[in-house]
Amino acid sequence: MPGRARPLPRAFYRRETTHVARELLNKVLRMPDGRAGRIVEVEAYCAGVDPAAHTYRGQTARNATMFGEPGHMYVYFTYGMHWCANAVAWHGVPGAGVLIRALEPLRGLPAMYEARGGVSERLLCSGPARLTQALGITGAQDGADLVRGDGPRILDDGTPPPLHPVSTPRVGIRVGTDRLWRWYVPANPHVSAARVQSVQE
DNA sequence: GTTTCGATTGTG
DNA sequence: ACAATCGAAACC
Repeated sequence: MPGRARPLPRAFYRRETTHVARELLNKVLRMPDGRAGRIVEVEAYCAGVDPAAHTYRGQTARNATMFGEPGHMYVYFTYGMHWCANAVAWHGVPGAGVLIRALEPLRGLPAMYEARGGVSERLLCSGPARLTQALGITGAQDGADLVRGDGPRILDDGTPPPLHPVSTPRVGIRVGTDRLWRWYVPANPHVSAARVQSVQE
């Protein structure tokens, strides 16, 4: 990691979700035990107008963190087995955040391999549920303060976001596919391979 | 109360 | 192409 990693200010997350998403590229997600990875792929889930967002139909027990303070982590459970992590980020209308979809592993790789069970480095953190498994993130960290907490933090190590991030539709959703709210670092090998979804009539 | 389905992944 | 696997959301 070039430079010394420093926390992002709370105000960083109090901006438009799509803007925060792009700015989160190349930031560092670091766990208390030292496991860390560079964020290379994100998706924005916006408030009010976004039918793909968990918060689209209002606040529930599951998504309550998204309606809380920006800069905290929203962790949800899906497909009966997977955890996914978001950075809460919104301005004005609450209930929005940024899904972290892939990391480039930086530190603590042995612990990541142990948690993931013998996969290649390219597959270690290249997917929203792969990276939570590699870092040990579960629902226990839902609501964690990414700015000031003792748990997971998002840090700036001086690496700027890419000047021209690649923009695509989001992965794994059936509504809101017209919005190009997925971004990734161009040519980074740790970006997840978005599968082609078969559409049945 | 009951049913459906998911911001996914690994395997065949 | 399909199963795994379970809680939240949706529906009645």
